[in-house]
Amino acid sequence: MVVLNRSSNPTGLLNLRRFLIPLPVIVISASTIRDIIESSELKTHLFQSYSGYSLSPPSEPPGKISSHANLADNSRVQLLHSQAIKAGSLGCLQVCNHILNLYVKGLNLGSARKLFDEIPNRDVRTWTILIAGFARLGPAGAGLVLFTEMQTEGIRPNHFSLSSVLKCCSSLNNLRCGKGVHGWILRHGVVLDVVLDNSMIDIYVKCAKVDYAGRIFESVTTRDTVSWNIMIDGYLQIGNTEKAMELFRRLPLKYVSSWNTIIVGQMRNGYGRKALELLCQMVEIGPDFNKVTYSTALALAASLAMLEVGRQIHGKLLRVVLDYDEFIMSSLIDMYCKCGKLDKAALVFEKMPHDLANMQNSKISSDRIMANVISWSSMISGCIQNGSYEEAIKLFQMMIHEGLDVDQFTLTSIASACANAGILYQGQQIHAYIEKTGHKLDVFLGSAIIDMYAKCGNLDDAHSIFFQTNGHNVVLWTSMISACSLHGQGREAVHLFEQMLKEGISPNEVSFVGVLSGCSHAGLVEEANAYFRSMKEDYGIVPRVEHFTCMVDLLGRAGLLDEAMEFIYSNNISHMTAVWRALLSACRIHKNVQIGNWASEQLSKLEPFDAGLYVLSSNICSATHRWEEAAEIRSLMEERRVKKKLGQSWIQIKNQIHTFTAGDRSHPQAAEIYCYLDKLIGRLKEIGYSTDTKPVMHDVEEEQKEVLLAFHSEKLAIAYGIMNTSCRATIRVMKNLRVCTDCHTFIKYTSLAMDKELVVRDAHRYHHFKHGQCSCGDYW
DNA sequence: TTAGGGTTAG
Repeated sequence: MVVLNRSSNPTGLLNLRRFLIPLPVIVISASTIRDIIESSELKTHLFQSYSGYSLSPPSEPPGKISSHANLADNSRVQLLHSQAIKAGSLGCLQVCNHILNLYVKGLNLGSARKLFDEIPNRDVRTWTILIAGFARLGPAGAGLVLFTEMQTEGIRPNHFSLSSVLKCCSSLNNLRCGKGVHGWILRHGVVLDVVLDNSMIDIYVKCAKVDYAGRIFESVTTRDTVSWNIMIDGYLQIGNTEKAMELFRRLPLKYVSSWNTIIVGQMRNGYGRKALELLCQMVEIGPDFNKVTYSTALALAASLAMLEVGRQIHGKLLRVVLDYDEFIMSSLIDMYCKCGKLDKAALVFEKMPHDLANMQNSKISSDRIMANVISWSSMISGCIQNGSYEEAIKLFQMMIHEGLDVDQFTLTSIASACANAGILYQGQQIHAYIEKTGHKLDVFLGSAIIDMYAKCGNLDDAHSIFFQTNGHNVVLWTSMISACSLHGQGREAVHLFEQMLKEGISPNEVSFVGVLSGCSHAGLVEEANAYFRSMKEDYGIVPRVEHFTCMVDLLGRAGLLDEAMEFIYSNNISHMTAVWRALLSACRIHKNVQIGNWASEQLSKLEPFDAGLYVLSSNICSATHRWEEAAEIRSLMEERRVKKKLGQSWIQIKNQIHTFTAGDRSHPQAAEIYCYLDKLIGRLKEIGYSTDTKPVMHDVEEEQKEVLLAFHSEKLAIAYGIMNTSCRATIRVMKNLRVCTDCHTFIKYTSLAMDKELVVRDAHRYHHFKHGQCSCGDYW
């Protein structure tokens, strides 16, 4: 028999493990196992779970106690379990309950359930431990089933099982079951305590019966800060700020959690300024900040993009030595990312421990590991917000390499990165990962994947995700509507918009951008006018520059250039550069020099250093052979040091991205590409293709212009694509600028000559080339 | 009881 000396076990679990491993053959009795539990840190976890009942609750809890045990405990618990089996100690219900509780605390509900089923003489504690586990970790429905089974077995629930089952009802928003439990409590004359009262208030708040919850709240004899906070938050959730503030003011100013509740609630409801005012009041008259306050304050600074406030909070954290805390660090990272300071965020991120194996070995709690995951997620979305898509994808790959769990949040961000970078292969990998790991397609993830497929050129896949996603909200519908518009499927976009209205979902401002741009692509002028009116009159949405630009684009595309001018002036939007740019673009296509000049004049007043303006204007000059004017524009550009954005195209072949710029010879296969392109152009000329020299800004010899045009980046990418894929494969090319008219014609002829489908995403939209035609109808 | 990461346009 081995007796553990408490004084020789200062490090608890470590000694326990050392103690247990070398002694597999020694028979340990149930009382020894109890000793082990009593003398180890495991007892602390056990004690914490019942602290609500074994101790009277303090009026203000000292702070959040980690709700989960160490992940590293799981192996120890399993070891303890197998030792208990060998020792024949599982006949002792107390031992079984202890081990069961440890499994639940270690988040191992599978093993807990298995052990539970093997316990023959379960008492109320056995049932309660598992119900509480399901209440906290889910699935909450299983907690409800267990509660019913417990009663069928004739076991009377105690306070803990009642509050746990109420928590299950609350997380399921199941008012009917909640009322049932409430009724049972009343019928059986259970003497209520503050925890049970709070559980009942909570279920009614969660099920939107806030006034009824308020009546219970006012009638109970004892309230703690939890009771007040549940009610304050309840009123905030239904938008009753006055009532929430009234309750808050009835409280003494010393309760930090109540300050946190009211500040968080105001922020969540979009009252950032009020939240900031309260935070300032808290500094002056309230209690000291706790971790939640700091975290909230950072989130507030982030949402208001107040970098200076964020910096000051960071300074304060350094002084109170809280800057090392993972929760706080993840908030700091997010604040810096949202304020556009990716480098500062990266500095904080690098200070965090990121090695999962080390984290587990050093007994970091699962909450802290979660904080670590959040910081990765923040860093990834920060990269995306700042346009560093490839960096975001690299971080994601590192995250998987580190063995960290990737959740819905991170997947959503990374899908968005793939969408914006146009990396179909990586996006498909994400989709496969979601299917493999069984993640649900919620509206966030669904919308991001729809957008990814749409922006990577696969409209059909976007459609199928739309149908697979659970729950259709306005963003999901809008993603699909915008996807159709992006691909020139205007009528389908309008159809979806109408379907959304029939489903009773109100469009938002983005939905209108989607449907208006769809109308533009399909030439639906009347419909667009009606939607534009409806947006203002029926939905009270004030049109923004995006909506105005869609309308000018629509009128311009339809050739109604005078009407477009009239629209700009009658809506008082002549100060918006985007609308003039849309009009200028229309003038180029319809070769209207007069209005084009007017538009470029207005645009140059507003944005004298915009390269796009000079390019568009000079293209109009080139189109009408006014070379001198084109030259003037060129010298003006040089004089004003306006730089044209470098055109870049890229194509993915066998998981590799190949990027090309105009006239680029840096690719290892450059010689073959140019040779192939020469031959291809020769072949296209045989079937009627002639180089369109208008888009070139320079007044040079025709032959030389041809050479310049031949080497545009999209042509190089397409030639490379055809050379390196099978004859049936669709070629997908991305470009950072709009496709020029010559390249557009070139691709149309290529699709005809090669009998190939080519999909090109330019800065504005998608072009699907097939049988010599383009889905944009030659307007882009 | 309160915190912290996510989607659609431009």
